[in-house]
Amino acid sequence: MTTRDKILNETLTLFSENGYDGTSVEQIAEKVGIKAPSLYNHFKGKEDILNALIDTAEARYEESFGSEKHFGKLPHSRDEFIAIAMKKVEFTVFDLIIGKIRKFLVREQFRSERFAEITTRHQVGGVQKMYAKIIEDMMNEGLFKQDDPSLLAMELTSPVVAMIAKADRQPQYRQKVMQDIEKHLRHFCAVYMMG
Amino acid sequence: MTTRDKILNETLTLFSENGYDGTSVEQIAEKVGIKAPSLYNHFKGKEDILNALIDTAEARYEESFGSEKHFGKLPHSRDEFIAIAMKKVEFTVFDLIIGKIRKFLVREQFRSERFAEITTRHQVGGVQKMYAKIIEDMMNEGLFKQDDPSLLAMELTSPVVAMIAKADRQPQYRQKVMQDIEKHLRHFCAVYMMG
DNA sequence: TTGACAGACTAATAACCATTAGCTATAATG
DNA sequence: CATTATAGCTAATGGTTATTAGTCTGTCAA
Repeated sequence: MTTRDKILNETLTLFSENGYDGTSVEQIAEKVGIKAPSLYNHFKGKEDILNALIDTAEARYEESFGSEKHFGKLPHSRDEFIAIAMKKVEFTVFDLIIGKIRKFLVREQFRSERFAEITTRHQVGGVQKMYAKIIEDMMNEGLFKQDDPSLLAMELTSPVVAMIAKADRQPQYRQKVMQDIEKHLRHFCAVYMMG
Repeated sequence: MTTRDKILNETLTLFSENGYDGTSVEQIAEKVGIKAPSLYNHFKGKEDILNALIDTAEARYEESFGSEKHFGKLPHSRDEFIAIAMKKVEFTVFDLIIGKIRKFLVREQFRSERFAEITTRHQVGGVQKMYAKIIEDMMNEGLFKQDDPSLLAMELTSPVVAMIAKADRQPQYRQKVMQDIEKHLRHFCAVYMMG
């Protein structure tokens, strides 16, 4: 791993824990194992690190949720749908880097319009669009009752997002949160799927 | 208004816009119209202001959402339920102080366990409990289909919370968000209410 | 009238912070 | 081999920050 990547990694950790204003370049340097001025061999300044970080965060998100293709093949039963969705949730909740990106974004969402926009895309837009597509396809296959796919996607994802945020804030509830999410998913399917 | 209250007001504004670490005591003093050292006649330090602020935020929240009584009398029709719920949402979205408290909490939710706990209570616990009680009562009156009241409360409130967060981040979508919330509310009633 | 107190002020301090300048050693390149 | 770039370092700088000490003024009670 290059020094540059090490800087980005450690900075993500620090920003997610203490925020941009709560982190000093000296702290970053110390975690990386260099002195603060050496950071300037790799970045123009603190804000430059922030921008590079958000770029990589976007790339990482795109990679995981950017397209409806990432759901794999279309589920063909209720249990399959639930299983795949739960797997997605588990990945999102337990992946360390994604968790840090989430906390980092939540903290800095008001910093600029760009941050606000990206946060909205991460928290609502992106995943919702993905599920809207899947639900629509499953409607066409007669697995879901006819309804507004993007509205249903919102009904599906919003409680999940809220619960994940709770788990981020209070990790002691992680287990409970995962159970509640599964309960919600089953209820959602019971209400909106056929038969 | 006492100087102490003026300090709390201006600090809430600044913290909601720039966060705790992004706000200096000098900025606070300037907004209040005094010099920074004079703040120490009213508070022990910056952190003391923060704690006093969270106390008043809790009081304000308790006052608005703390008890199921605050819904007024039980709604007796679908339209009445939607109307009252929408009014609550409008109040929450457009009240300036509540909006600032919300942004302030979102920013500082990771600062301590107390902040995390309060944020969870504000965003999920409190309102959900309130609606769970109402939905349960309305089930007993035959207005809602039989189901798990607190699960339904989550299905009801989560999308609303998500949309409000979006409106906080991107005020240009406020109007659209209000429309989407109403759409969600109508859909919710269509699915879970009788007839 | 006197004295005490609340609440403002100025001045000062010690710490911290982001950044720049300039030096050095090592590794890559011609 | 010469040189050029990379990437580390120390030292220093100018700015900001939270906080303390000590002073002054007005108000109100004794």
